[in-house]
Amino acid sequence: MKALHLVFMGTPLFAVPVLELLRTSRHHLAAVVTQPDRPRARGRRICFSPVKEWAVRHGVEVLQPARLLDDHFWERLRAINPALIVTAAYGKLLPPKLLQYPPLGCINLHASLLPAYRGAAPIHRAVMEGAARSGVTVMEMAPEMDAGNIIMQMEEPIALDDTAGTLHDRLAEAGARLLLQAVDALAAGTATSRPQDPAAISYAPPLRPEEEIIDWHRGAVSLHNQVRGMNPWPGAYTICGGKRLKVRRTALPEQLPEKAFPPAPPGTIFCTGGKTLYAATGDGPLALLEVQPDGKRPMSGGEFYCGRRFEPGCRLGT
RNA sequence: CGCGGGGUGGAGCAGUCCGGUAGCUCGUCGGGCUCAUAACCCGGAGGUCGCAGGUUCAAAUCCUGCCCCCGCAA
Repeated sequence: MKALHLVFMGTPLFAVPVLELLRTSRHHLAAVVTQPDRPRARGRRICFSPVKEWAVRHGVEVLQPARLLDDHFWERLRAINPALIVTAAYGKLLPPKLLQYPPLGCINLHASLLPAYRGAAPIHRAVMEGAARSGVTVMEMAPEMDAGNIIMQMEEPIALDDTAGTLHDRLAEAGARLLLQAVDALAAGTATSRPQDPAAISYAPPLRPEEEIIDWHRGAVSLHNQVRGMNPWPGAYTICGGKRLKVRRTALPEQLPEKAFPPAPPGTIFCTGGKTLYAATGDGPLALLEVQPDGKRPMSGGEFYCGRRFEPGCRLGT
């Protein structure tokens, strides 16, 4: 197997394990392409993307074209002359000119079992919908988003207490390994691919801000999925005392004594023994394990309850 | 200079506007009650009120500077 001269394109943390594996592989990582630095975070400071942070730390050349048809970018790309372009969550569609440029093409790592969950938020959507499994896919890139032929896939089960964050971390690691296998196969000339099944296509569009709001009329399972699907980012929230209250972690209570939880309107809160906070939903109580009031650090439901003088029957979401 | 909230016994909060006895819920320790409990009753310990300076007879509270934490937005 020969060593490939390659360029990597990516932006968020999800892409970093891939870089780490490529760096220690037989292949040569000539440069990384990532989104331009932008003002971010509190204070509007200019921040590097996680991929750029990694590249700077390891002395790898960084390209940050504002447009992928940019002349300076292409000048650099021709000089590097990569055999293959590898992408993972770059954040933009690649123009056909770029897709066709490398001799071995462009391949992409996607955090779902394509053709399911095409799009920007496959991890969040899978957890939010209560999926029992997801996975990672390496595919040939096509002009349409996440539509290319599948080279390799690996399934990953989703546990009932998984969050978008825990699943993200596992998929990033599994994806990195799978991607390296695919790169090796391409280098050896043994890679094969198959088209996606059009009948099985589903989409995972970016999360909309209104999806963060908790509607207590929904069922406990559905709300639990919403909360963990949005943990740690962007976070699901309700309104308490006119302010935002993030609900960071919940649990589906099992075998609750009847007497402690009489039927109550959705959003009504209970606290047992000053320890465990529950909220009534459309179909039963949901334990609020961790919450975060506006301007405060995350705390347990019990701690939150201690500091407030709640009237009996007080309801969230109003 | 993007907007905003906050730092008070171990935890979460009130008190700050209007300066004058350190308050509440929980935990903890000791005792009691109950068939029992995520229940209840009684009692105790535990606080340089983020740091430094200033004003004052007197500062958690007013003034100045600094440190730290967090939400929105990106």
